Amino acid sequence: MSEEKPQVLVVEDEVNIRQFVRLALEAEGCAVIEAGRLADGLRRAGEGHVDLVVLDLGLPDGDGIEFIRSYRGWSEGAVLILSARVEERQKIDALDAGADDYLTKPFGVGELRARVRALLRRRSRQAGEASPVLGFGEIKVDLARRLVTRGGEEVHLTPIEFRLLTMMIAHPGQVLTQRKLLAEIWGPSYVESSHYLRVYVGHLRQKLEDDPAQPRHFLTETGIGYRFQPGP
Amino acid sequence: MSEEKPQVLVVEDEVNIRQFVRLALEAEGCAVIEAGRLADGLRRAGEGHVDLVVLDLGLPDGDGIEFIRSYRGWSEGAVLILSARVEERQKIDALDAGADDYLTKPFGVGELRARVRALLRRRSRQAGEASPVLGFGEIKVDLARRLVTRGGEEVHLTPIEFRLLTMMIAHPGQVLTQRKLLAEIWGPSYVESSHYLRVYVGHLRQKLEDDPAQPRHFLTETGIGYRFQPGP
DNA sequence: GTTGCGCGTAAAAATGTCGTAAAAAATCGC
DNA sequence: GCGATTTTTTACGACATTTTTACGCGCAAC
Repeated sequence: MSEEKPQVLVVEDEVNIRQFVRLALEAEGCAVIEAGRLADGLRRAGEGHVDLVVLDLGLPDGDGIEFIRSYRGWSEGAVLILSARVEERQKIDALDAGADDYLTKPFGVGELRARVRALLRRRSRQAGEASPVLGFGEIKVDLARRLVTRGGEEVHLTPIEFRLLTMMIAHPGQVLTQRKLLAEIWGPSYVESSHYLRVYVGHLRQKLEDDPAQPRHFLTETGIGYRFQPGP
Repeated sequence: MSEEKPQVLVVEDEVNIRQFVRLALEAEGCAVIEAGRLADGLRRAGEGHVDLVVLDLGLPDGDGIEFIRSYRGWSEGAVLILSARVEERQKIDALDAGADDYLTKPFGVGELRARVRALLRRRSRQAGEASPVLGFGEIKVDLARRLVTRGGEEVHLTPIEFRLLTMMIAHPGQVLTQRKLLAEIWGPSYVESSHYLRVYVGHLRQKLEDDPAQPRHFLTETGIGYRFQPGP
């Protein structure tokens, strides 16, 4: 079973710290992907399989807690928080949102490596767990493997398409407002850009609906948002 | 809170594995029915209500895929596949036939339990309590899902119609003045535009009243406003 | 009776929203 | 840097909703 390098994503704006973390991780035998901003990080995380995310809470372009929540919507991968904030409240919020561990700056390379080892070990032990398969009609979605099939054929989705799909099937039957979808997928500053949704919902219908012009699963609530309908 | 035990049917020929699965399921609080062969399994499934079927694909007396297809012909219950076969093809075929999840042997008790939990949780969510539903007459209003049904049929409401409806059912029996309704829905500068209300209350009556000309729920208080009457 | 007012209904007009295709720009992997 | 993929932007016709307009009814006051 091919002992591949664990994929680790580092989301951190300060180049020095990023470098520091990268070196520590590579010493642990990890493959490292870097991102300087939250939006970047979410995109990178969505592109391929990631075993661990090392996340700085104090990023300039948004709240790290939001990142965790969004990430947890479609991934079970481990999350390790870095932060200068020592307040208990902050720590609790992050862990509640789904973070697995929390490290306060400044920290030593030894501690960082030990915690990363622990998280990866825990992950590999429960590897294979929690690969929930969602389905509707002839469509099957394997969240952890990022795999979507339709009638046996694999359907290729781009990262944004996949995130939109997972958001919608996570709330079956409910109407998701445009603002909510936009905030979750593109970030809080995009809540007005509803044309993105029209384009991407269009893509999903094109790829997943029997008759894209007469959608049965991805329904429009004009003026409000979209609703995902699992069955007929 | 009549929380009955979920009924789970285990179709598996090897006694050891069957025992292993039974223990895991009972630890999850399930009632377990066992079957050693496919024919048996189908019969058992047909005898009573079953929430989840745990099915071994490699049974001696027939193809598990056929079981799924047959089962799907008359039941929406969840299906979790156990199998020694690791091939992607096999997995896709099973999922396409209507299975909900797939677990490859050997597997740990933790993983099995987690997947069972996930499947049962999903079912119960789909079965759909958990969202407050208001009702009057043959009309049901699901605020969370933003869904209105009348005698089982879905009724489509436009955004303004929906807001007006929610405003009124939020204050059952009370008279809501025109100015108040207008201010809440259209904004404070529209408090004089009472003709809007006539139009939209008309729409609601049209869509939700048995006899729109003789309203029993959306009553007019001439000169004052409107009153919502839940019961008769 | 007829006049005026508030109400209900229908339908036309105006406005806003949505869906789609396709071009332009950004990004990634090499 | 180059080609392929993905995201963003743009434009426009189709459609849905909201707003406006018009007209008929009932009722109370005069």
